[in-house]
Amino acid sequence: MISKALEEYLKTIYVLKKQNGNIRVTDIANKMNCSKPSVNKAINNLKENNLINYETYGTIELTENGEQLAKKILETYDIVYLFFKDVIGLKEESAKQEAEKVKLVITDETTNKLAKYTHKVLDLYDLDCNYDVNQERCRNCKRRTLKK
Amino acid sequence: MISKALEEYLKTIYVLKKQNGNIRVTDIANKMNCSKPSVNKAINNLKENNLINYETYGTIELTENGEQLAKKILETYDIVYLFFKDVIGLKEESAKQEAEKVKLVITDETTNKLAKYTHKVLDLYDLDCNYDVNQERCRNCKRRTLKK
DNA sequence: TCCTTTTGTTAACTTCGGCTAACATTATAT
DNA sequence: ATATAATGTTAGCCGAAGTTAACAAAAGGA
Repeated sequence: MISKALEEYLKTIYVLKKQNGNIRVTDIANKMNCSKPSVNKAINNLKENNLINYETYGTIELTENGEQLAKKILETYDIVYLFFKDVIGLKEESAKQEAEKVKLVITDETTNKLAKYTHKVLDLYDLDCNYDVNQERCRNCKRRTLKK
Repeated sequence: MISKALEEYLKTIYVLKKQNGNIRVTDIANKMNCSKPSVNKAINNLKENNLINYETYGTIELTENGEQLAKKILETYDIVYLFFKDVIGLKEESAKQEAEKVKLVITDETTNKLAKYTHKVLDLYDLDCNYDVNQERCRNCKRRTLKK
């Protein structure tokens, strides 16, 4: 298990690559408001954990493991964000900030139950829905905005 | 603002004092599964932050500030715990573990909204309830266990 | 009382995650 | 093609939070 700090770096790398294609140490440092040496340490650490491929002065590429973990981190973020925004009613910006923090500390079980709960609430308590975040999306219902 | 680690020490001191009256460094170390030197560091740090009174080899007493902060930390814990247990449906032990972690990262605003939400759900959507965690408890309704 | 056990403190070390300063490398523009 | 700018790396430092080992103080029992 890597640290929460490294998870943040991995997530940022994944997101930036989706957005921009090739990314550099500087891009990550800018995005995360940290220094380049910090990024350098982090990517070397991620490399040791087989989450990215990287050679000195080279390009940053996610490994299969890295890709999967990044996706999982983002998925957790999405679930928590949706919950805070549409269930609890936080403003978008607050929901994002809180989701960033909470996603780092909750277990997979909690994430899953939170997803199911949110899903049910947003679908007006369709309790028969078999939505499971670790499988594919439920095909019987779609998330709808919260109906007051 | 003190660190999350120090908050944990403060909370433990508060709880142990409630339970046992006088407490010692060893008690805290046992409760928190850490070494006595760690506790020693922590209490010196808490003292510098005017949250406890302590003299070398003396007794540990919470200051007014310390008492207030400890209460607030516990209140947040209670809210998150209740939410995870009765709203999300985590088992007691999981709910406790998750609440310990989540309480450290969420803002006051989120805590408040989470409390209100949980309160409403447990009271079967009594939307007129004015429960506010920063004020006194709502006098119009009492928390009840979740009715499926 | 005094010896032993328990408790508390200090010192020195570790890891993590950040930083700056200095330097190395790569890219760009004239 | 080369000077300059941008980018990346290394080295060394810092603070937080933990550790162990060694020592000091307090408490308790014979």
